Amino acid sequence: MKPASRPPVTIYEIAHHVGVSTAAVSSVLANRHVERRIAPATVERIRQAAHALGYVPNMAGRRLRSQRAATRQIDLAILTSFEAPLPLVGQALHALQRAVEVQSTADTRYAVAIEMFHAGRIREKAGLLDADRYHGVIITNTLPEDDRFLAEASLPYPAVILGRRIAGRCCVLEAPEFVGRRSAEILIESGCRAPTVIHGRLLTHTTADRLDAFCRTIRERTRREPGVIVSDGLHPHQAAAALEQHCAHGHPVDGLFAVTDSLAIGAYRVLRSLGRRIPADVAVVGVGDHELAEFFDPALTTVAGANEAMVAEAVPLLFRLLRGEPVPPEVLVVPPVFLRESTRRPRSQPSAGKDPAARRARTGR
Amino acid sequence: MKPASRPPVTIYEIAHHVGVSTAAVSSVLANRHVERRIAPATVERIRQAAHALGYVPNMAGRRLRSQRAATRQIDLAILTSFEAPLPLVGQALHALQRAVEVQSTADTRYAVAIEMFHAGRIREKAGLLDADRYHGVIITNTLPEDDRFLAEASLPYPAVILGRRIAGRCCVLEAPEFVGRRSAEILIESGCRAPTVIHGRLLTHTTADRLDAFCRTIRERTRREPGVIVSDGLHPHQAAAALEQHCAHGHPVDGLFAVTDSLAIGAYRVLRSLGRRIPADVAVVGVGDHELAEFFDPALTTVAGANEAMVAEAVPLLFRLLRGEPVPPEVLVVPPVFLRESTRRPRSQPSAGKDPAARRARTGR
DNA sequence: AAGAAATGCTAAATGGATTTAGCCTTGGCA
DNA sequence: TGCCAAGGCTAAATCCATTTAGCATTTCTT
Repeated sequence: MKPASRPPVTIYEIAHHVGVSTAAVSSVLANRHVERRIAPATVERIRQAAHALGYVPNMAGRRLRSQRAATRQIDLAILTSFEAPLPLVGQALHALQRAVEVQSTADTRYAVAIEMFHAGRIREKAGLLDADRYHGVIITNTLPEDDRFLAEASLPYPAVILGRRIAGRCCVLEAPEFVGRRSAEILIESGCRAPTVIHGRLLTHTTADRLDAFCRTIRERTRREPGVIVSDGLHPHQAAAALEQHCAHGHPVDGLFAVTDSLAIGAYRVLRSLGRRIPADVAVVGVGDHELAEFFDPALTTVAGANEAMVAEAVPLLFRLLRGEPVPPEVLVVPPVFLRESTRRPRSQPSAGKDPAARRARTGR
Repeated sequence: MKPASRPPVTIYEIAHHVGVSTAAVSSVLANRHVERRIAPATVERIRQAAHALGYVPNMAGRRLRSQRAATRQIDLAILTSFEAPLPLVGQALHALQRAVEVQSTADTRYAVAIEMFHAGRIREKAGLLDADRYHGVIITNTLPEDDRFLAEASLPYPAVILGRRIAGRCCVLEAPEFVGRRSAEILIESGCRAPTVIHGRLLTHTTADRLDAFCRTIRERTRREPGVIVSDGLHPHQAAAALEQHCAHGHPVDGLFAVTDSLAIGAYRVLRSLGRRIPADVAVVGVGDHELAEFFDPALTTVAGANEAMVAEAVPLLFRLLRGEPVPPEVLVVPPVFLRESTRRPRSQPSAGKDPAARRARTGR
């Protein structure tokens, strides 16, 4: 952030500079000079002064005065991290926009903003505690540090928290343990003997829960330790690099649970290049936060897709908060499970990863 | 839109209702009642009145008064259509957020909003011509109807138009004809004899240009008419349905240009299920507006990926407009071309689409 | 030449909320 | 009893821009 500069330029300054009244300045800046009968020469002088002084209109002032919907603008925001997968943000945005469209009236308009913070550093986000910014927000993709801050801070506006339980706030989250447990079960049922999980270095509450539940379930059911791959980030490239290294170290993998779909995508690529077939050699389970999951080759089995369901819950909750209606402190979403090809391991057809013909055909080379 | 209702509730009404001054009400609503020594009983009465009357704070009023960055908030927006692919919006959002983060100072804060209109009906978007909304906007994903409206309308704020040339406005667009021509050339060079294009029913200026240039190039170079597939929408499902029908009608396809990546994804699925190999049987070219293009199987050759480059141009232009600096009326972006596996047709290996073994292995069944 | 009309501008009210200075009680203490 | 301090609140200024009513001039009309 740059340092503060001198106070803002107002129409009073322009008026003083040119030697006219603020009324004249306002008329010109609003392009009303014709109907208000301002002399062309004056118009020009005002315009030049505005430009020379670096005038920036104050929207708060304008809105306050302009007797219309503007005065009743409801400002909403989605607060998310730079590091979060964009599809997640996109889903939330779309859902909120659609709701806002319905809620709008002739004298109430809505504005939906997106605020982004750096994962884990939401406390450094300027203006977060200002009461003059938003009527309500949806907060998502927070890391534990962020959650801690939110638990202490008293936000001066209603908020719906996505993916995390925070005392005293309205929260929408995945049914705990569900995703991790079901993913583990699916891999076990597919006959995997070396189930592995891949996750990003940064864990949100939700992804941490998925990871924990997965590992616990694997341990309980198989009496073995699950493999764990940590990727630097959520980008497919990073996932690919992490998985490649894991395999290069000789760790066995015949079932993979990706806590985020983008990780699964990266994994697909590596598995393909290693000549390992999905699901014959490696079964893969993703989490369905990506709308294209079913279009992967083979179609990705997903447990979750909870983001869309969570957003669908969160948006009405936000409007209820805005109206001052009571809301439940917590809404649990049980994500749908889509069994697709990436885990449909045919029992009749044993693993054949070493078949060179099949490999060639598959990799398209 | 619902009809207008009664005038908004202000703190004056609350004050009158409770029988105190607005100062007291303001103090309570801002949670300053302790330091301002308001009696607990009064606090409670004010709170109840605010709730009972359905008070909604007026952010314009708050911002105007609160002597800080709030007064110097710069409101920016990305104006896009509901129907546009979300990744495109996401890229623009990210780029703008990053720029805003740098531009922010201690006494100037930015708010980035997203406004969505229905494709082709931007003129129905309420509040678009209000001067009290935004300091500047980026407009993208417009259809020709929208462009016509924008050409006539005089927007009361600076705007950068993406993907369309509109007189008198600052525009960033793909170098005309480039994408369509290069895509055609790539398919021709891959040896395609029945090159086909697939596009959505709704055509933006950009997608229409791609379509036209592709068809023209095919005609000029091959003396044949290109195949044209019209999909109802941009979703992979819709693309898949359209392509399936096209093939079912017996139209030959051995090269496909998708004017949008999501269309290519849908095509991949159909081709796979038809047992047609990429690129051996069908070469596919997409346009790289999807960050996952290179992770498709096989990796998708893309001409363009121009959105990211366009956004990278547009954001600085917007800030220059805000500062009142001169800007070029038009910036042309020549998109990068990524030749990947989906068009690397091996010359030595002829088409083998009828080979049942290859088909089985490929579809994973 | 006198009134009408057009021209070019200003003064002042207004929108909603915040905040500072300060007023009036009441209670405590010497 | 008299004075001070604390408690509880209000009046009024202020943030910036818009807009209405209206005041001087000047220019036409007839």
